[in-house]
Amino acid sequence: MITIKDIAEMANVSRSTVSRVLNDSGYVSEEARKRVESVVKETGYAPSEYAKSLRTKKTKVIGVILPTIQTETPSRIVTGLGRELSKHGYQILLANTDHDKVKELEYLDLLKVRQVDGIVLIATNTDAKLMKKIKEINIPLVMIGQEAEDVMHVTYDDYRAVRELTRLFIQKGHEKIAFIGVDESDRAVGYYRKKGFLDEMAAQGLSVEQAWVQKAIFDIASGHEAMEKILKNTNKPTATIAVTDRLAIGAMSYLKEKGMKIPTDMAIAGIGASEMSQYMEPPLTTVDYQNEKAGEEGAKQILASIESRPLQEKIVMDYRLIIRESV
Amino acid sequence: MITIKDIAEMANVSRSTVSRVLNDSGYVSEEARKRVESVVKETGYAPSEYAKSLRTKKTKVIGVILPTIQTETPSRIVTGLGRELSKHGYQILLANTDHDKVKELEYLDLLKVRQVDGIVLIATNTDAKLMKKIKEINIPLVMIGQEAEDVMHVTYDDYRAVRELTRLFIQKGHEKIAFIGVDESDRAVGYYRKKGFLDEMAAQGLSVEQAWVQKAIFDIASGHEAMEKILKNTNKPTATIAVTDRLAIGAMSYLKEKGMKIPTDMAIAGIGASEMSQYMEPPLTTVDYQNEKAGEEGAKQILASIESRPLQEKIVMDYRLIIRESV
DNA sequence: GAACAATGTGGAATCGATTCCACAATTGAT
DNA sequence: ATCAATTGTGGAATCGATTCCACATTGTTC
Repeated sequence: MITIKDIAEMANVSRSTVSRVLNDSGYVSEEARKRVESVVKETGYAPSEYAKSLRTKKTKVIGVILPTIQTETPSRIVTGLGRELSKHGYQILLANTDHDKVKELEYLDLLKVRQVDGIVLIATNTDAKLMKKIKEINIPLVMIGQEAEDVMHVTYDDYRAVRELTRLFIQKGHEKIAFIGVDESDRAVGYYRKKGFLDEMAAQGLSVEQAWVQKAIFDIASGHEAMEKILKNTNKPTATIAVTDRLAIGAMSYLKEKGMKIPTDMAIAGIGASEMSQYMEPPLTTVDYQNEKAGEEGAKQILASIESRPLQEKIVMDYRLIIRESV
Repeated sequence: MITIKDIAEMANVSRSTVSRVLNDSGYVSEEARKRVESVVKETGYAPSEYAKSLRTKKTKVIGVILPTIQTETPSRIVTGLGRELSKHGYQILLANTDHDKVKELEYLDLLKVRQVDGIVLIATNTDAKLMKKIKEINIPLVMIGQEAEDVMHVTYDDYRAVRELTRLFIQKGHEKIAFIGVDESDRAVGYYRKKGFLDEMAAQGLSVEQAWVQKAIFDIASGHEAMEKILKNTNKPTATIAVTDRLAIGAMSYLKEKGMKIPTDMAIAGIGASEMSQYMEPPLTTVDYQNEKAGEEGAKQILASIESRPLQEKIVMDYRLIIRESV
């Protein structure tokens, strides 16, 4: 493997001079510069990031912690992150927790040990242990998907999006609306989406029966079960908001099993603009959150943080409703 | 940041002794060992991988090159890779090409510069330039999804799977079977799946009209278009095999637009066991390739290659047909 | 012409680890 | 008692880069 020593010998200069050329720092004569550049070009030489890092304490690596790579939100965010980061010569070190909170904490430690320049955490919660660990590791960090004080973050306007979805149903004449959510420890998906729903219903003077509000987990099967529970009630709703497309799709599959027609017997909407939502029958109304752009914004934030450039701590992504035939 | 120097001072030994304890190499007295371990534990010290790498030429990082992270095959493979690699203290450096072949070559160079210990390439082709570059960079490399001489690889038995799918259709009475493929430069998905189809049809003495064999790209919309072209023919098939679930789903959406019933008017199957396939109407018959396990096998192969342990060059994953109501 | 600043360069020190060499002490064999 | 092997340890060299210091030359200002 070619090193700076070889380049120096081939260009008839010292290693310092080669370094000055590569880094464009300090005085170098035009003649020496040309010889070095020529040798670098013909050999394809690239300095060792490891050796550089030892000296500069920079690694040009961003650690990305995510709950899973297999669903659309994280995978789109990572795509956006990668796109922006590679423009600046950064690489992504992947840390997949498989929805395991303990692993999340372990990965924060591991990425510190790995001396990543920054961390992007695609977060599912903001519990006290996590926030403590984030403070403790003291590495530039951006959180995507959850709001957190004193941590740069990119969020979606969950509250407003669900209020608007709820209004859409009400405008279509629905007064009995059900809600399929997840645990409120997920502040964004679990808490704010539910609050958006309840606040809009209250604002419109509409009551919500307790049984119409179900708590599921992030998979299709639990959406199915949640709809089953909702329909056990004698006072049945005519519309349902699910906090993810998967939950909506699970709910839809239950309705179809029962021979109920969407939207005639039950209107339904999800959140996430999954590819699947488009091809359901009927196609599912959903909220598109521009996850790739969120990734890009998160990349810009982490790079600003690494370079100690001022950038706003909080970015809220816009969204758009995609109104399809399920409502 | 604590270094080995600090640990040595705190434990009253030299840095060499600390290194001997950490690496379990060479003589160390029991008393000295205990003092070092105690200091390491109380400080949470972990050596710098960058400094280690400079000396040992190992980075404990595997570069993973993939065409996209947003579809199920690559994301499941990466999940399996990550699971196995993290057991051995390795991390994944992500290199997302966005289906750009030039980027694939660039990333091979970049990962060489980054001194990853090995590369896993989730491959969409095996063209000459790529094979040349792989040989040139001379880093342990495993290819997943394509077959290649002199390169360790994990593949799926595309040929046999499609032959079996074709037999299934024939056993159900279909004689006029269409095929929606992709470009044959993708040897696995494009060439071998098509060959499996054509060989089985020939073996069963069944002819295939040229217009029944369409070439699409890897998205739902082109499956839609391919089915449209197939049905322009006056001699219409009664079944269609698509080489991916997405293409099958696209084809289904065209059939539904035309008011045709699945499987009554057209039976259809895809490959990939996407989550979507389960929730289509009717649920799509598909082939499940165990992508996560392929990732785990690929991880084992790359680790064996890094450690110069003998392991078979070629692993072919098993598959299973998931027969649903679309046939 | 002298003093100071700018230009250009090479080599040592440094980053944080591993590894090897040299040395000392202990133990075992003769 | 002597010699060889084993045990245990510290410090220098090394990995490949960056950075700073020292030195030499050239140009500018007074």
